[in-house]
Amino acid sequence: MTRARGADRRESIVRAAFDVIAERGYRGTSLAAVAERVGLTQQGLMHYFPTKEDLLTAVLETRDQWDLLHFGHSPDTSAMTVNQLADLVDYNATRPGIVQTYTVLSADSVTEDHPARSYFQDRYARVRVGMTQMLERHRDELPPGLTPEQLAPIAIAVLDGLQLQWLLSPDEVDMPTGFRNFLTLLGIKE
Amino acid sequence: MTRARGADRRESIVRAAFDVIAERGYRGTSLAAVAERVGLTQQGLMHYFPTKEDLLTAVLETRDQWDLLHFGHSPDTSAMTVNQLADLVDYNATRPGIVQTYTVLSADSVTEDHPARSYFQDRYARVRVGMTQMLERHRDELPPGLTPEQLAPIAIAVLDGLQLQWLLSPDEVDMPTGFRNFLTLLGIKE
DNA sequence: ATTATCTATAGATCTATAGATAATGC
DNA sequence: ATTATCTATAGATCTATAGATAATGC
Repeated sequence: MTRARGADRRESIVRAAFDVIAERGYRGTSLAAVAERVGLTQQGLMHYFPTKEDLLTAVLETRDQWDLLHFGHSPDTSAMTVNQLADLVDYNATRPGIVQTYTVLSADSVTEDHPARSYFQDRYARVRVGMTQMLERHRDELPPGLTPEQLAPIAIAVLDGLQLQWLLSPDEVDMPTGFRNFLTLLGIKE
Repeated sequence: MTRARGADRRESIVRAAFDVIAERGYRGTSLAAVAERVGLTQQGLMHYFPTKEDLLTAVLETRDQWDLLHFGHSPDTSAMTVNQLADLVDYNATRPGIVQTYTVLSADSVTEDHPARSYFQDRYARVRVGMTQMLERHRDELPPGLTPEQLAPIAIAVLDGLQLQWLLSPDEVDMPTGFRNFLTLLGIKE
């Protein structure tokens, strides 16, 4: 409310960048394309984000804020249950753009000297910790012989991997059902 | 042996393209960068691959030939066991470049009008069929309540998802062990 | 003849910088 | 004063085409 005028502009630019990255990946995203979506020239955009990398950073920071998951550094992280996570997957299934930006950028980031590399390294490390804690809360239900720590990277892999298959063929792959099936496999019931 | 002289050249170009795509993604790959690796000019390379898309197509075709997995259209597909698949993951863990090209390209492909999109759509459809057949051979061991068909996309997601985490942080994520843990979760023993 | 390469170059982009101009906020 | 935008433009790339030249294979 008491925010500076330019804040709205920044936000709409970040949103547009989000969309363009989903459509063309980070390397395929031009500042001019983003600027055009918000009715600015490329140079006008650079008034807010002096370099392309600054814009990417803002996109990642914004994503973190939106991120209903925020494992590992939110007060309610310890409160989230695996079933709430399944609900989040339901929600994601209604927002292909958000999922696509995430999938494209995360894979992009393994690429040489990618500016988002350490962001994703840190993020996955945090998410593994958060997922471990979450699974710990279901310890009694989990199959014997596998610890929450061993299962955490697998659970995260299932989420990411199903996203990719779903993005490619939404009619063939039911992402939310797939994840719930995985919970069944873990022995976790609603 | 009785192959035309240019075949070697083509092969080395495709190999170089493979590496550059791993490093910079498809959109970040320039023909000049690929040409340089094989000691050609960009225009010299285009004698063999008239467009950038032709080169990508050749990369994907070559990958299919290398592909020890080749679910779904190889005679020995029906013979492969889940444990052999685990061995393949071991092998992949020694070849980060190959894994990286695959991970980067597959995520790239969900991007708008990407030339590899239908390739990956078809591929995943085939792989799901192959994985279903493979799991069917372990039917007796699988946990009750989940069919091979339901488990197939999950198993593939685990493979893809672990690859991403491992590429980002090879010291933190043990991909082969992770996959074997997943097999344990499925109730499949060596 | 055909195949393999090269030089030259067109025509698009792309990011980024410099500097002008208009609008807004004390 | 500061903030928001714009025009102009530099300097790199990028893909692709045209056409020359050399080497190879009948």
